[in-house]
Amino acid sequence: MSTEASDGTPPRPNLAAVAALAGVSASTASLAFSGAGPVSDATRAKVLAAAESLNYAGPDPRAQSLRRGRSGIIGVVIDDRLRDAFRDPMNIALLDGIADELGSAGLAMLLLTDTGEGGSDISLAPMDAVILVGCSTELDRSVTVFRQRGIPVIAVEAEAMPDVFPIDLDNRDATARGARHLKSLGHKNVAIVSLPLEGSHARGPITPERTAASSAHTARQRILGAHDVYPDAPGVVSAGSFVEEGVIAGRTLLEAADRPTAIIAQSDLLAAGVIRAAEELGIAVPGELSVLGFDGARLEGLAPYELTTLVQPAVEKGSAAGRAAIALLEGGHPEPVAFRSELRIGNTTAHSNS
Amino acid sequence: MSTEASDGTPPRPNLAAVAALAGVSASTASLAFSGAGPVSDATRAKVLAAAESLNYAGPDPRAQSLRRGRSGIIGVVIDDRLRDAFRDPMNIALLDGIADELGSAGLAMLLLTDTGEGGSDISLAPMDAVILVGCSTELDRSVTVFRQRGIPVIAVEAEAMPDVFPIDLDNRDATARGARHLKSLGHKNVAIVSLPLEGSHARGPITPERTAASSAHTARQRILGAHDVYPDAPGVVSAGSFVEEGVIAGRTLLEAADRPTAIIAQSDLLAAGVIRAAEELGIAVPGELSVLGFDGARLEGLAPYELTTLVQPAVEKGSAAGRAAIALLEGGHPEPVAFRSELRIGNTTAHSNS
DNA sequence: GCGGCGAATCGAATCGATTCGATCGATTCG
DNA sequence: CGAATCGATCGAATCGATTCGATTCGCCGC
Repeated sequence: MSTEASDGTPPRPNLAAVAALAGVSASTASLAFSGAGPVSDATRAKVLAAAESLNYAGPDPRAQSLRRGRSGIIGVVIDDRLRDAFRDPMNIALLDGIADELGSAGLAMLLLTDTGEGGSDISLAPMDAVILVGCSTELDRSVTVFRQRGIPVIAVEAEAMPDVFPIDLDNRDATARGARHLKSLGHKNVAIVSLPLEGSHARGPITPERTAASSAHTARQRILGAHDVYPDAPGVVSAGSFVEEGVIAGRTLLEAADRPTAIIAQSDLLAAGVIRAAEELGIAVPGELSVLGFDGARLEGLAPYELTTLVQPAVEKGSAAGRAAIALLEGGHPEPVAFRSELRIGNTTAHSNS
Repeated sequence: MSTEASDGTPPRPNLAAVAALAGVSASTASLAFSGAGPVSDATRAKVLAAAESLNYAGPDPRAQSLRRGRSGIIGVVIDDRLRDAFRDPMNIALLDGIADELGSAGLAMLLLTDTGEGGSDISLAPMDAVILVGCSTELDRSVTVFRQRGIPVIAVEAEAMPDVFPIDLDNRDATARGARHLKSLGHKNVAIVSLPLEGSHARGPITPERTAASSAHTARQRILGAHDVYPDAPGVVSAGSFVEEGVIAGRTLLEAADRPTAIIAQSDLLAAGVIRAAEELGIAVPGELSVLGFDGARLEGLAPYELTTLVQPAVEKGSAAGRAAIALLEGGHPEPVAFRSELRIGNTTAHSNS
């Protein structure tokens, strides 16, 4: 005769059972496990022995998180499909920076994707804080929920929002700096290859309307930066930060009647694609076409090119986000963080010939 | 006079408060939110209105997970640092497969790294199931805890363990098949470039002792597979699945006195590195050196080479793992899954000249 | 010998929701 | 017209641990 349920599964032991077997109260047993309080060695030993004999694995994290009001989990929301997000080394570097900080603080990272309206509701998970990565401001609704729950929200490169802690990058300024580099080289006919402007990842030309309506902060800022120097620069929107998207965009721009002498790509992957498209079309880089990237990814397989690009501190962005999350969790008031990108001149930009 | 705490933070509302304001019982309010029970429309509306006026964000996930015994979180344990794991497209594909399945089941993915003994304890997070990815069996201790907690454990390519649901790949057979391909091409002097054999990621020669002592299942199986065909094949252990590690390993093997005519690399990244090392040394591939990879990653920047490799279904491995997790969660008894890799012949293997 | 002190332990309240069984009306069927 | 039924709602128990205040006991000092 056992107390097993009819399905044959023995009831999982809880702290009370352990305490009972050890002949102490549940509170003492709790103290014995957490070590937060005066417990005699003898008692602790009894409790641990009882736990072992009951096959008790230690306090249930679910109950702990309810009681303590903390789950030890930090949400990281990516606005892409993982397979897409992971293809860009910048995202990986960012995640790595986040993971580093969180890991050493004993926190775990919950990876969520912002699939838009369709998918499962974000915010149904027990998170202590949330880091939004390149997320569209369409997250308004979720952000509201987080705020109501008192969950700190950190946003990496997003539109400023109240109660959202920003980790910024000088996307506009940096792009403008890069553009001025092109200008100083004599380029007049410059085109842009942009990151997606909408959640739909639609390709197509860059138009003022589209830019204005876009919820993609980074892409828009970089377009603005380019336009700060080349107000009339045309461009195309890619469907993602991939090499082959750069190829597609590059072909579009380079096969056009009025071929640009320089292209500002919003990521190194896109820039690599543009270069490949130029190669295909027999256009020399940097002789006939200068290409500017963004990120400083040091891509493999781009040899002999050394991309001229804006080097951003991606890992640092991540660790800053992680640190901010931890600080906010502890009730601190950290200072907003803004990072700067540096122009690194390689061999993909040169004087304009035309 | 308010009931605010002295720190000025208003108390966060709970379901009871909402119910009180709505003039119903907590149980009814719960029903109104979950929709799992007969609630009149009028009552539901009252409850929702009360929630809104109290700024209530909905049931607390922490409390839900305690009561329901489910947190909606699946742990994914990677045995590497993220920055390393993410560099291999296979891992990304795997994660993507997992994320796909979990996402459509409304589950979230908790990314954990197995930092060994040092880091924060795995298993302190509220997970419903856990997927071990390429994890060393040093996880014994954690697996014990999971078992005690009744948390299903799925292991991708790991040593068989009781109560651990396996997702397998034919690492040994597939490698042997690849090796036989080399044999059929007349190669006699074949060397191996292995994935790390220890958690320390130490480089060095492959020795029987090291192989036997290794806890790295995949690497060991692939060595065994190579030895099934070439029992005496020597080799070196790399420090990770990276191109530059392949370069290092390739140099070591190709600068040796008795240079091999074929190299079996345990990943496409390593193979790419080997090819690069051969190029550096002026050794023609496949003329003077055949190179076999593993994964089928279709790496960029390897042109004009088309790697001869063993194509594994990485995304499918991931979705199988995700599905298994879901099935086990629901108390099902899914069949263990074993995947097969296919030899894809490219232009990096050719007849031996010697 | 007694008051007081500190270490160890205990009881009870609490975290916030879910859920089962009971209750209460109102409607409908025989 | 009484009874059976169904829908809506409520009470209370429960999930598993933490934690605060109170209590007990032994020991020291005066």
